[in-house]
Amino acid sequence: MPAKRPSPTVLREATRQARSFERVRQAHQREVAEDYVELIADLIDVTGEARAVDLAERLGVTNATVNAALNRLARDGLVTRQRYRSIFLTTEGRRLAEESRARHRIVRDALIKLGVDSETAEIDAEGIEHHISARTLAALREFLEGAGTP
Amino acid sequence: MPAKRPSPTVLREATRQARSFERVRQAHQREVAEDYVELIADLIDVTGEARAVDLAERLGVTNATVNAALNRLARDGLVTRQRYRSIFLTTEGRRLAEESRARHRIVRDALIKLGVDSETAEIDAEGIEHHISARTLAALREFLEGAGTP
DNA sequence: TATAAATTTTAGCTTGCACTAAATTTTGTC
DNA sequence: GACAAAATTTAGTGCAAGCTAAAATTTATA
Ligand SMILES: [Mn+2]
Ligand SMILES: [Mn+2]
Ligand SMILES: [Mn+2]
Ligand SMILES: [Mn+2]
Repeated sequence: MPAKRPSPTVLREATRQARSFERVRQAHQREVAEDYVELIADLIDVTGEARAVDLAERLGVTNATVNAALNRLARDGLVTRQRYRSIFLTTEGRRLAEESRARHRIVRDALIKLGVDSETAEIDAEGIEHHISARTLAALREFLEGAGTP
Repeated sequence: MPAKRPSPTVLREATRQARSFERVRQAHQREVAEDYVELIADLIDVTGEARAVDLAERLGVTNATVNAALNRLARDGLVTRQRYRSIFLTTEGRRLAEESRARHRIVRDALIKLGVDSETAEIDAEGIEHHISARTLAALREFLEGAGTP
């Protein structure tokens, strides 16, 4: 097969594409942290405390998996823990939780406004939310501010 | 702290939420495969063949990473390979590539129609595309069919 | 207050996906 | 055709995130 030398245009397109994939990989690195702190904040608001067993149930994973994840979150300064006690968010953790929660709602509501049933919107939003840039978030906000469905 | 017994309503909400997270984890398992077959199909269309070195450049990872990923894709029946030769898609791989490509375009175009600049739309679509259910895809399609921006 | 149940933690295992460095093979050029 | 360059593959490493099974600790109950 002929190994044609790529034109400058194709080269630039390749690095542009590479940047997109790098962004996606970075989003994946933040993803677990965002879901955990959002869940922890919700549990604290609703039940008064966040226990590992409740996180495990809502995430659909085992206690051991949650424990390991919480160790990483503590290492990264998002939660504080005392052995055998429930979990607390640091200031930075609470900040990330608020931000994630707001974005989650906007994505879900935008999907609903686009005609997706709320059950499906909730499911899809759980994955989509981590890949929404500031610009896209702003666009969704504006879309939601526009006239509702008649 | 009081360990209040959760009400049935909270219990059902917990399993509903767990299902969302399970869906996201499943999407992540398909994600690499979808990106690779889509890229391979594009390279075959544009340059006539798909070489590992081109995949690596466009993905922003090393040759070794691409090689390992291709081994998994071959194991899963999405590509065929001969040692030191370029990569081919199986029928199933081509099917997945077409599907991924179509979904990618719809997500990107929907973002653009929502007012996102095309550069940002392309970046965000690369992550969002893997978390779009059939129902949401249908909603985006309808949204795109509606009247364009005046 | 003993004992049982629930919860948290630890230990050990697996897979995916990223890396570097080096070996192997193919491709291009003189 | 020899040699250099490019591409592919292998080997070895590390971390994230899932699992099961068992140990440690706390909480609830008889
Ligand atoms: Mn999420
Ligand atoms: Mn969320
Ligand atoms: Mn993608
Ligand atoms: Mn894509």
